[in-house]
Amino acid sequence: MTTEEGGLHARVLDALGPAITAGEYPPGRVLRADEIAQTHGVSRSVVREAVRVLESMRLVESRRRVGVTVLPADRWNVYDPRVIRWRLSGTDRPRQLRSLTVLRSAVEPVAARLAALNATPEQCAALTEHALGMVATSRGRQLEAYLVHDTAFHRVVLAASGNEMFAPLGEVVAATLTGRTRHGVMFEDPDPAAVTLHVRVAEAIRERDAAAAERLTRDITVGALRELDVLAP
Amino acid sequence: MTTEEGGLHARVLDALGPAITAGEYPPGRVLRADEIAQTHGVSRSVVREAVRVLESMRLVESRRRVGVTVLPADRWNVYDPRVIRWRLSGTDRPRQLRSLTVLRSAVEPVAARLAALNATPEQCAALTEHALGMVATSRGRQLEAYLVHDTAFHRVVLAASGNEMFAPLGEVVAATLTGRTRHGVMFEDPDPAAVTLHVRVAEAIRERDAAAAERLTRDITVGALRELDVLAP
DNA sequence: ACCGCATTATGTATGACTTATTCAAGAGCC
DNA sequence: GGCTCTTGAATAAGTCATACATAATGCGGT
Repeated sequence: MTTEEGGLHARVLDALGPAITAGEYPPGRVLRADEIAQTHGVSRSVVREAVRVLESMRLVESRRRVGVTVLPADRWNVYDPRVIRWRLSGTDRPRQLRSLTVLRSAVEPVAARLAALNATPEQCAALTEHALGMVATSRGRQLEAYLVHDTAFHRVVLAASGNEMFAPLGEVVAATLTGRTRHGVMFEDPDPAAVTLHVRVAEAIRERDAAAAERLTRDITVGALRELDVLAP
Repeated sequence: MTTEEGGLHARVLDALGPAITAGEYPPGRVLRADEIAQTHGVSRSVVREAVRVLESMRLVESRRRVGVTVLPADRWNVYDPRVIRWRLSGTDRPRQLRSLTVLRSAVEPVAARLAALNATPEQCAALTEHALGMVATSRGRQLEAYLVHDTAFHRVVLAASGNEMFAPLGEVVAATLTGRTRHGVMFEDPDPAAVTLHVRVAEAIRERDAAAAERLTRDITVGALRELDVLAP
């Protein structure tokens, strides 16, 4: 499903990573390298490389004489794209979706403000294009097509902000929106008010109106937060 | 300086990582594993593990028959704590400091709002303690002592937000503040207005006044932005 | 322009050895 | 007796060297 290729160590990684983030191995649980090697039918060198990557994500800690110890969730590198993906497709899904949406609500308004100051003409054009695409696909159960424009729109905004810490969050937002649509709560067509807001954000950025861009984007994210509060546990 | 121990692969990592993030190897430059092994006097297995970690940070890409290729900066995992550290202590310093401060300005106000809703009594106590500590050390060139309270304050706010994506940013804020003080722009005592704002944030959170906590924190971050001349008006 | 083949550097497997750390047994002490 | 401290053996990760597999690349020939 994710990446079936890339070498044996990646395969071991795609087995251990999801298992750990899903909580199958509780914190403190120790795995032995030889075991992993036998279980997956690979050599120790392959296991070592996989463990090193897990270690760089802070999912595990490898210590001499003791083994590979699973770390508690509050030590994980939660910004690592793979960790995010694994958690989104595991049992942690609702929780992860909520925290990511909160992150969005903090970052996107500021990103929109900066985009209004820095967006290139090409980026402005892309924004209006996708906003119009959202309008066009907002009726008649075209959720998948709508999703494409929605994710593209937010990705462009974050990229146009010109901030290197914002741009990578485009992936996060895309994952969030995709998760919402697919596993989602979106049974029917998207809220027309949200669609309109996107169009107005595109306008505000094109017209260099930073304050409006920020305020309108904040309205969008508030809507996203409200959606999740409905299905609160 | 960073971590002098942890195995040979970590030593290779601490040699290659800073070099790459500092731009010593331009994007597209290829390194061969054997070369690295010879240069550092280690075996190929050690090099492979180091390369795997660099690969997980997306600093490099390892491909068959071609070697280890350095990736352009826009592919890096800029949220990886080590990447942040390396960039902060390298030539990318000013740029990194700016983008992190912008990130702060987006995240911290929202975190403060959530902290006002979720902070435990212990966390509230810690906040007032550190706010008072900032007051006490704000005069007489006690910059280092002031820094301790300042970083602790912001760390507690982010942790108290209860959002798993916010808490790890405590490290980022700490690094930012430390960088500002040490290599910094802070020649004299901190701005009294900023100190007062921290005290009032602590009060707002203790009194569960989410709106005030957010607004006051926004004032703090605006000040930080102004220091760096990132501000628009 | 196309195809095939030799080259080449990473990928994988394995065995031998090193080293740090744990745990337990035993010595010494109060 | 119960206690800490020391010693040493067991153990699993860490390191190295070697042999081989594999897949891109680029050359040369058709």
